[in-house]
Amino acid sequence: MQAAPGTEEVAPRRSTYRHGDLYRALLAAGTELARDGGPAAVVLRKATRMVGVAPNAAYRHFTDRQALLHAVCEAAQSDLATAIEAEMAALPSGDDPPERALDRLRAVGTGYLRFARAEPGLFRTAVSVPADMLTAGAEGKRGRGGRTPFEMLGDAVDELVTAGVLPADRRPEAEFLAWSAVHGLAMLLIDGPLRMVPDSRAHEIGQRLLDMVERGLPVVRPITAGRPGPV
Amino acid sequence: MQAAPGTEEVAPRRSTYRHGDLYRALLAAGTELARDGGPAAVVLRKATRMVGVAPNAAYRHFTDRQALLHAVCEAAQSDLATAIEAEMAALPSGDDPPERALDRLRAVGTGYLRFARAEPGLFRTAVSVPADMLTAGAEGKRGRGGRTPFEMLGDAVDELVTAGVLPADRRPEAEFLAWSAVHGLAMLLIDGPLRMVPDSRAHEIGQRLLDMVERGLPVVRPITAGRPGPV
DNA sequence: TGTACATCAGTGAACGCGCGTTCACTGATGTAC
DNA sequence: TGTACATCAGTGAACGCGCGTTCACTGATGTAC
Repeated sequence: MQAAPGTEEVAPRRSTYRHGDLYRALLAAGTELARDGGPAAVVLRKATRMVGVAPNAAYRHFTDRQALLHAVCEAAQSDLATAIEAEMAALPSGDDPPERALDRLRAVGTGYLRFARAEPGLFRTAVSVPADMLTAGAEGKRGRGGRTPFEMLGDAVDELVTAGVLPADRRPEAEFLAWSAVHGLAMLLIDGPLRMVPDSRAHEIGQRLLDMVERGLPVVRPITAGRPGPV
Repeated sequence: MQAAPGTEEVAPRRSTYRHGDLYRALLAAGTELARDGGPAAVVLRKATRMVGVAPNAAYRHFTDRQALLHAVCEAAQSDLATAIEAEMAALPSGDDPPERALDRLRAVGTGYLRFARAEPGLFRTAVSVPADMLTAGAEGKRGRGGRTPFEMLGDAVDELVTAGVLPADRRPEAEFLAWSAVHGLAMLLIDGPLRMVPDSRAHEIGQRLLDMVERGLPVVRPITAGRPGPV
C-alpha cells in the first residue's frame, strides 16, 4: 500500500518490546519514502516513525542515515534489475543470434524506461549515484537472475559482438552510449517535458529512441538476417 | 573568483545603509552557490551572508527562496545558451545546407556537453526542472543571440528538415531523441561512472554519441553531399 | 528444571544545527511644496 | 534654497520546524551452570 504524499503510515502499536525485524522494517519504510519522493525523502526519523520505533533505534541496524539510504538505493537497483528481467522474459525465444542480441539490448532499454515511468521515486533513488551502479556490491542490487542492471546492459552489448552484429573494435564503451540515450529519456519522461505524456506515447517514444540507438551504434546486420531494420 | 567548497565569501563591510544593487548581488551569490553545489545549495540565508546583508533583506527583492532559485536557474540556462552559441560560432561557414545543418545540430550537443563538464553545478541547476526549459520565460534564460537552449535545439532539428536531411514526417519529437542522448551522457559525465575520465576522452565519447544520434535519426544524406558519414 | 547473568534491542530525553520566514523597527533617500 | 514628509531598503530579534545524532537507561531474551 502506498501512503498519500506527505502522510506516513504509522505502525500499529507493538505488544513486544523487541521489534523482531527492525532492519527489514526500516529498509521497507525507507523504500516507501524513496518511492514517493526519491533519495532526498529517505529521512531517518520518518522511517522510524513509520515503523513505530524511537528515532535512535535505527542506529542498532544502520551506522547512520547514509547507510540506510545506501541500503534503500541497492534495493531500488534490485527492483530495476527485476523490471529488466521481466522484459527479457517476455522475449520470444529461438531467434537467430543477431536478432536475439538486438532484442535483448532493446529489452534492457525498455525495462529501464518502464521502471523509470512506473516507479519514478525508486528509479531516481537507484540512479542517484550512477557511478554506484558499476560496482557489484553484495546481493543487494541484483535481480532474481543474479545480475545487476549494469551487468545486464554489458551482457547485451557483449552479445551484439558475439552475434557478429557489432564489430569488436566498436565494443569499448558502447554500453555508455546506449545507456546515455535511455537514461536521458528516462529523465525527460519523469521530471522533464515528457512527464505528462500518456504511457502509450511514452512507450512509443522509447521505442523510437531505441531504434535510434540500434541504427546509430555501428551495427552491421548480416544480409541473411532478413529482418527489416527499425524505421 | 570561486570560493573554496564550504567557505563563503563574506562581503566587505558596507559604508552605506542601502546596498544599492541587492537584487543582482543576491542573484550573483545564489549563482555562486549553485556553481559549487547545484540547485539544493542555493540557500537564501547563505546568499544574504555572502552579500553582507540581513537574511530577511532578501524579501525586498524575492518573494521567497523559490523565487531566488528560479532566478538562478534562469541565469544558468542563459549561461548554457551562451556555451552553445560559442560552439556554433566556432563552426566553419559557407557549407552546403545539409552539412551545415548536421554541423549545427552537433554544435548544440557539443556545447551542452561542454557546459555540463565545465560547470556541473550550474548545469544541474539549469536542468533541475527540465520541463522549465521548454517555456520561453523572459530574457533571463536566453543567450546573446536571444534564443533559449531548447529553442536552439529545435532550430537545429528544423534545419535538418529544410536542408532535406531529415524527412518531414520524422520531425515531430525528434528533438527529444537527440536531447535524451546528450542529456543522459551529460549525467553520466558529471555524477556518473564517467566523471573521472579526462576531458579529452569525455569529448571523444561525446562525439561518438553524436555520431550515434546522427546515424540513428533517420537522416538521409544526399548522395551528392559526398562527405563521409561519421564512423 | 531452575536461576544468575550477559547481551543487546529499543527507550526517553536532550543536544545543536541551520533553515525559511515574520514582526515591528530604523534610517537614508528623494520629492513636493 | 530650505524643509516636511512619504517611501521603502535594510535591520534586529525572534519564531517554529525537523533534522541527525548522542547519552545514559531499561527491559526482554537466551545461555551457562
